[in-house]
Amino acid sequence: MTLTTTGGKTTLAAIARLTGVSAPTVSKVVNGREDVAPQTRAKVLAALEDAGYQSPGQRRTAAGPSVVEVAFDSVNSNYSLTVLNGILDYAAEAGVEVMLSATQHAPAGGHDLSRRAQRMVDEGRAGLIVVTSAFAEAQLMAFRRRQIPVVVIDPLNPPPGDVVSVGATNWAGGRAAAEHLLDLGHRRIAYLGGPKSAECNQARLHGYMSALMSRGIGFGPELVIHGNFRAEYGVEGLSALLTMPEPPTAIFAGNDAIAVGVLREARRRGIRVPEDLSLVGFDGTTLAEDSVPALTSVAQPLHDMGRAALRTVLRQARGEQLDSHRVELATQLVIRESTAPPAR
Amino acid sequence: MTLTTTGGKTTLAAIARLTGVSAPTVSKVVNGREDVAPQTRAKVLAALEDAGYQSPGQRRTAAGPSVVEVAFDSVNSNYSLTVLNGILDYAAEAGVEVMLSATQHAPAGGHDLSRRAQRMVDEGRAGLIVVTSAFAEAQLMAFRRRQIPVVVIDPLNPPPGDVVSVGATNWAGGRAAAEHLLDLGHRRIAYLGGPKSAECNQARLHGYMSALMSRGIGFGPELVIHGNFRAEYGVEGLSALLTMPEPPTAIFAGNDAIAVGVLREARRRGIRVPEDLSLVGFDGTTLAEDSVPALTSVAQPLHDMGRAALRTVLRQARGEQLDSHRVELATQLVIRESTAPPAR
DNA sequence: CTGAAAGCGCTTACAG
DNA sequence: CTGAAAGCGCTTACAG
Repeated sequence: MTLTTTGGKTTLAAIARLTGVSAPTVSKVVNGREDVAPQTRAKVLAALEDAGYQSPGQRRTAAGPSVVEVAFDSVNSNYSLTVLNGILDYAAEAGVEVMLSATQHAPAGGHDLSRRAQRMVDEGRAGLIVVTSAFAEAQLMAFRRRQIPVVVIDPLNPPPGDVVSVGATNWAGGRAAAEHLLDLGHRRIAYLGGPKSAECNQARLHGYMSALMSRGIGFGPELVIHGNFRAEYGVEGLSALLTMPEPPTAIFAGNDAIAVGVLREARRRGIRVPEDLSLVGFDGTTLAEDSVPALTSVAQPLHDMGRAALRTVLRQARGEQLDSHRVELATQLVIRESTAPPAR
Repeated sequence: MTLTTTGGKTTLAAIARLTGVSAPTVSKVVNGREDVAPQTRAKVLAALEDAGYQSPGQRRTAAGPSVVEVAFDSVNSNYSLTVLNGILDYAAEAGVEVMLSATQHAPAGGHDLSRRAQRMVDEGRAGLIVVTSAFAEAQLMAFRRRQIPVVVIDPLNPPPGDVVSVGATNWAGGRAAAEHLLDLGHRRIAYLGGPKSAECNQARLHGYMSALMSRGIGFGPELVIHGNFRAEYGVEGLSALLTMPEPPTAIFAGNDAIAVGVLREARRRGIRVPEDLSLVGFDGTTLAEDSVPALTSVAQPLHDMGRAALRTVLRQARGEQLDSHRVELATQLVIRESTAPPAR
């Protein structure tokens, strides 16, 4: 369980001495040969891990610049792009290299983090950053067991206890969005959220609820809809909300892409934003700036989140103690053109 | 000069025999020690390269999945994003890993491809893809000398003779854009281009000129302006064009970002697109789809360009003969809402 | 600056 | 399944 900061190199012979077997036997275990008794193998493996044994190849790799792997769910959004830039930015400063993959492109079965963990050990990777992905707890444990630092950015499901994660103040952001709409005079405000189970989505929802409740504004469950984080869902969501007897006068969208979908559908229906409908997005990507009207949005410091994730991975790799298993960077409401007082 | 496809491993002792020096001396050369006579060193180095000697560490790296490096100028655009996705896509299929860097974030001095080339040899990289960057000929030669396959995507300056490049049919795309505007009845069509020296920009410009000339439509140099590939430049460009005594009725923008800038400035001035001004972009990124009005644009197959670049690098790495040093994938004009017949 | 000799770390081939 | 012995590839220390 201790992080071995191997100074002097541990030799195979040393492991042999430690475990009371011969050097050839240790060699077989290291090379994954079959002809070793299970107990012997277990004993030797334990000693290898304990002593932090590195094969000559690993030592060689360790000598070069360190490599951090980054696993995106997909790099298809402005969100990913900005996080990636933050990571590359800090990577250049810290002199580490970035190995990129997107599980969207992974062969069938998606994330096989366990196999990946072993490969990362073999190749001496400094750590792993996982961005906005769902993952199984067991898979993250595969890294823990091998002492590979992992940091997740905005995980879709809550990571197990002490896996380090970086995110934004989603709750405060949700609250700020709703308060802005309340201040403008809106009373029927819908939340058009992302995936119901996504942690960041829940935090945004609860921030929104908290703002409404603290002003004594009621909101029925019919005003809260969950779907996914894509524009098509904004199109559907607006359509659904408009079937209500008393439709909302404002919508808080779970992210900018959803908001852009709402905007598109509103335009198609001749609903003017912000005159007929106010709209707030979340993320503050260039999508918000470039849309027409420009979107009022809760900006996440995505670039800094990327930087923070890498900084945190490298700290762990150096064996530094972290202050916290969770880092949240501040969100900020940016008011643009898509919000105004309600009509009438 | 021959690509050594080292089957059996060459040992240090073999090199010693070949050159008539002792094994320890070869060892010193390999490890870059100082205490070797220049001539001896030269002779040994030549033999090492000739025989394709790999240190045990290198052999180990070669055993793992191969790694391709990708150097972006910046990953700050939808263009980069889509190319990157194409690369990752094919990387997953081919089982290679992708090491990413952006020279934008590089320490002062930018691209030092020469040093990078040596590092890539040491670490056994399969090849390099350079995306939309300016580079010095000498730097690319550093890779040639070390037999590292390089493919450039849409280089900002023409690469030296036989460096492999992947691009799109920019000339045909420029011609299609101009023809579309001509077909709509426009006669005063401006070209608001990117950097004057960029090859892709020149091809687009000449496609545009060719369309106009083949219809006998004149165009003065005042209708062709060059700047850069960013939105701010579209803002400036439109302002400049509007100072003309007889402003154009249509603008062909060098890329979508410029077009979005034009759109923004047009909106600010109360100029309606397409009623008062037609506008065609280039790239066909999501920027074109999402803007209001949606942009008519010449789409580049960016995803496929990424795939093709990686496929080509891997072919070279396997020592296959390429059909051509230049691959151009087809562009396609996508007509959306930003083009219409001229007013009056 | 060079290389014979010794040595290191790991692996292989094989007797038990 | 294990390990003594031999061997491989490379490096180190040092005499010339």
